[in-house]
Order: sequence, then C-alpha cells, then structure tokens
Amino acid sequence: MKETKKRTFTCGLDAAIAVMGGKWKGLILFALQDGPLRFGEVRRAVPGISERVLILQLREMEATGLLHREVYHQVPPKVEYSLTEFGDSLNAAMAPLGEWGEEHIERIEAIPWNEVG
Amino acid sequence: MKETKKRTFTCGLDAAIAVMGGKWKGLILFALQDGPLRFGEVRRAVPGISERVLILQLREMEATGLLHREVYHQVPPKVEYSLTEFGDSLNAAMAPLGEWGEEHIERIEAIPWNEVG
DNA sequence: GCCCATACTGACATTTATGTGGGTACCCGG
DNA sequence: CCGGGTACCCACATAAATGTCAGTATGGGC
Repeated sequence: MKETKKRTFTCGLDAAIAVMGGKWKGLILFALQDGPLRFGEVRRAVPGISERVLILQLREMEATGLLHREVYHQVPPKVEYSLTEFGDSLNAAMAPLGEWGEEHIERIEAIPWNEVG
Repeated sequence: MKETKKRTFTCGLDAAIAVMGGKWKGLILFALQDGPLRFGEVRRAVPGISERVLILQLREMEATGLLHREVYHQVPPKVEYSLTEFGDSLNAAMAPLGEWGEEHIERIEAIPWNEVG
C-alpha cells in the first residue's frame, strides 16, 4: 500500500534544491551534458563517488525524469545514460552556479570546513 | 589540535554545492536578499525549519562568509543577519535555479518522492 | 517577585545520505 | 571449466543532517 505522497514546496528554489538531492546529482547532470555516457564512464566522470551511491543516484534521477536509461542487451552489458529535456533544462539552470563556484573556488577551498559543521 | 583541513573540489559546481550545504542554506540566502532580518524573521521566512537547525545553518553560513551577524545589546535580545557580498553573489547565481523551479514546479510536485529514495 | 519576549544552548532521537565489501549474471574466448 | 568485463544487487556499517524538547539569560513592566 504505497501512497504516492506529493510534496509541496515553499518556492521554486525549494523545489529545485529537492530535485538536486545530495551532493552528487548536480555533478552527474554536469557530466552528462555533452552526451550519453555508459555507467562506467559516468563513474569515472564523477570522481569520489562509490558505485553503489552512483547507482542509487542514477535511479532516483531516472525516477524524477532527469535522465534516460538505455539498456543494450549485450554481453558484457552496456547501459547508457543521457539527459532528458527536463534534465538538460536543470543543467542549464545550474550553469551560473558552476561559474560562481569557479570564480570563488580559492575562497571556498580556503574555508576551514571541519570547523564549520 | 584542530587542523584546518582544506577540501579540494573537482569543479566549480562541486564547490558551489558544498557551500549550499543541505536543503536550507539556499532558502535562507533567498530570504535575506531584500535586506537584513532578525532571527525570528528569518525563521518565519523559512517555513518548516526548526529553531535549532536554523541556528546551526546561520552559524555555518557566517563561518563560510556568506552572511554577517550583527548583535544589538538589548533586552530582549536583537540579532540581525544580512548577506555579505559573497552571499549576495551566490544568491545571484542561484536565481536561475529558482526560476527553473518555478517553471517546473507542477512537474516537480507530481513526482512520487516517497518512491524515489 | 514574576512574567514577558528573544535568541539562543544542550542532550538526545531519528532520518537521510553515504560508504564498504562482498556476490550475481551474462557470453565469449582460451 | 575458467577468467574477463560490465553493470549491477545485497547486507551491513557509518556519517551527516535534521528534528524534538527542555532549559538559560536578560532587564523592563506589572
């Protein structure tokens, strides 16, 4: 008896943040901006992510309609992930954020992160 | 013996996401965009956040240099939070994300979030 | 003396996110 | 029959984020 409970959001930014989820989805989206990638390619494109977490993220992003999963019935298996239009539009909306990060990266890296939290 | 360990980031987006932290900092930034707010005002401007979490977020954002904390020595106490230039620039970079969320809010709310995770 | 309002602090519980190490399935070539 | 290569799945462990609830300090007004 799973209910498909709908969330409500206080504003657009709230909704966008919910879609981005944790710290990985944005990077995965970013990695896929230049075209489809196989599972292993995505993993290499997102340094530091564990296999299991990547799978979870990809599944969630597929469920939210951000990306498309194409399975090729081959051996060894081949699965390609690509952005949907929805995912592409989110990617575009995140671009300024990426630029902001680039511009301020030195300052951000200089933050004593262990003392912050 | 706290070490001020610096993180490194794979790209600007990675860094920006780290600064935004969880699901609240973006909304707090957004709430402060029109000028300083007192603690209680921020809380009312960010529906759903608990007092404790708000305090933690504000402290972290102060530590990362996103906002400024001004204490007025009065009784009852008065503390005003305002964006720094740094915070303001991040806010500007998040604007497109907010707009994206607005545009797609119906679709986002229709996502069966309980089945996603 | 007591209560008010405000901005906290602290102990604790829970939920969510992330990570680790293993195993599975497939077909092929050796 | 065995190992290679790929994309997974599973049980489990930990870390990080968030939430609940009670309590504190202050000085003015009653």
